[in-house]
Amino acid sequence: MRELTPRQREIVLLIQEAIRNNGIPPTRAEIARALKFRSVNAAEQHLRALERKGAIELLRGTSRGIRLKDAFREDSLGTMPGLPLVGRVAAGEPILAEEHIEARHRIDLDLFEAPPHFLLRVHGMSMKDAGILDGDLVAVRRTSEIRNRQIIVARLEDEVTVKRYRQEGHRVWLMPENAEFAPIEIDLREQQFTIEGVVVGVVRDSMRIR
Amino acid sequence: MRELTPRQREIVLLIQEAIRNNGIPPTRAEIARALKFRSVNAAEQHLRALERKGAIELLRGTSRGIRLKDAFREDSLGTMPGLPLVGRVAAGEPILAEEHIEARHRIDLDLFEAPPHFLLRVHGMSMKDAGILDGDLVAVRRTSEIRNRQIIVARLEDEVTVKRYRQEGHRVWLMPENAEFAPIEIDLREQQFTIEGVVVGVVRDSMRIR
DNA sequence: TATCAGCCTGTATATTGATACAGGCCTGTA
DNA sequence: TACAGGCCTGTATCAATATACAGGCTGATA
Repeated sequence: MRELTPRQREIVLLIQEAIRNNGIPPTRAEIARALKFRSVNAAEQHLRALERKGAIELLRGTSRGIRLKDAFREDSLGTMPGLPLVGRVAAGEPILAEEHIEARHRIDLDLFEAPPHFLLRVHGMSMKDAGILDGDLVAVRRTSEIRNRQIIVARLEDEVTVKRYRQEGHRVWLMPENAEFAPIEIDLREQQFTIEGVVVGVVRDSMRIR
Repeated sequence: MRELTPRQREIVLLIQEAIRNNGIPPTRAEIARALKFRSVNAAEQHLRALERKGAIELLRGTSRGIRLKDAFREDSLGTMPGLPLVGRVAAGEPILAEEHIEARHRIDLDLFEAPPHFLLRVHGMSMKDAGILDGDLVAVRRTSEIRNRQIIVARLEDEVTVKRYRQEGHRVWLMPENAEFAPIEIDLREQQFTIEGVVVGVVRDSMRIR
């Protein structure tokens, strides 16, 4: 997309502001009034230019038919479905299958250094010393780049578990962070297990806990 | 607000859908078409009823001038500024003073049982055993209803601290959740301290930690 | 020099769209 | 029984809007 001119940026800002304040995009006349154009056509021309540059989309024959393209939309969060909260996962099925999605929660992704792809509710206290408690939601990023000592979401048989990862050769340990629990040892040559992703964040509803 | 009828809920859903899909609220004619009304007036009547019940606001003389009230707005997150993240707080100043707001983060409030009013970054490990680590953000609800054993945000002099609350008569203890830290004892007759709110949630960026 | 994008004014027009008025039917309630 | 609210049809009208057409000026670029 070509760069927007300063004037064109003003128009975009105006559209964003109108949506924020009134919930509806402006008309050509409103744009002209705001920018002190004496002709509504000046607004029309700007909109056409912005459409050519891919910043907006114009719905023909429609009043206020101005759509900001994603890159310019302030409220992308608002219109986005949000991160899926994955509930109990059945054996053999992909973790993100629609049937497992209990809810969707919208969270600013820039809260996390690495953007998560889904939320998973943690059961049990095995990661207590890592500050992950029973009932917490972990924000998970699907990635294959796993390093030792990272907290990951793994799947063993039909069990989904959150543990610290440690690998040496063909041996993998899923380490709890709680002295009352024992590490799980896996021999990659014998057992098969899947890494569903890396834990990039935690969200806790403190009032839920007792 | 009086309950909406099923038909009225359909209208609200339609409006939400239009905003989600097209970025603009529907016209009366579009509502009529979608719901198979043969008269645009049916749509007008429904909108008036919804306005009376406080579900929407109609901008008179304005095309597509339909505003969903907050409770019905799907994208309230999108147009809302988000929870303020409070940074270091200076002595004597209110915790939510604009100067202290480092950023704003949008988070679905229904993630928490009690809706928070702001986020605060925690420094130190004194609440480690409660699953609150150094660098975590706590979601705080401003309220005066404090009960014993709740985790609160308190202010002593110019120090903001997160601790578990315990009160017996005129004596208050701010209890850490880490054996390496000692409780802080306060005599309400001598010292003055402020409770800024109750911790209702925790948000952690796991990748930040080491 | 010609050409084009950007940035405007000014005028005109066909739709789009909000909104009023007149009824009709049904149900629950004073 | 009367009345109100909910839920529609049908017709009409005027203001709000999108959009085309005709220019004009400036600066950058071929």
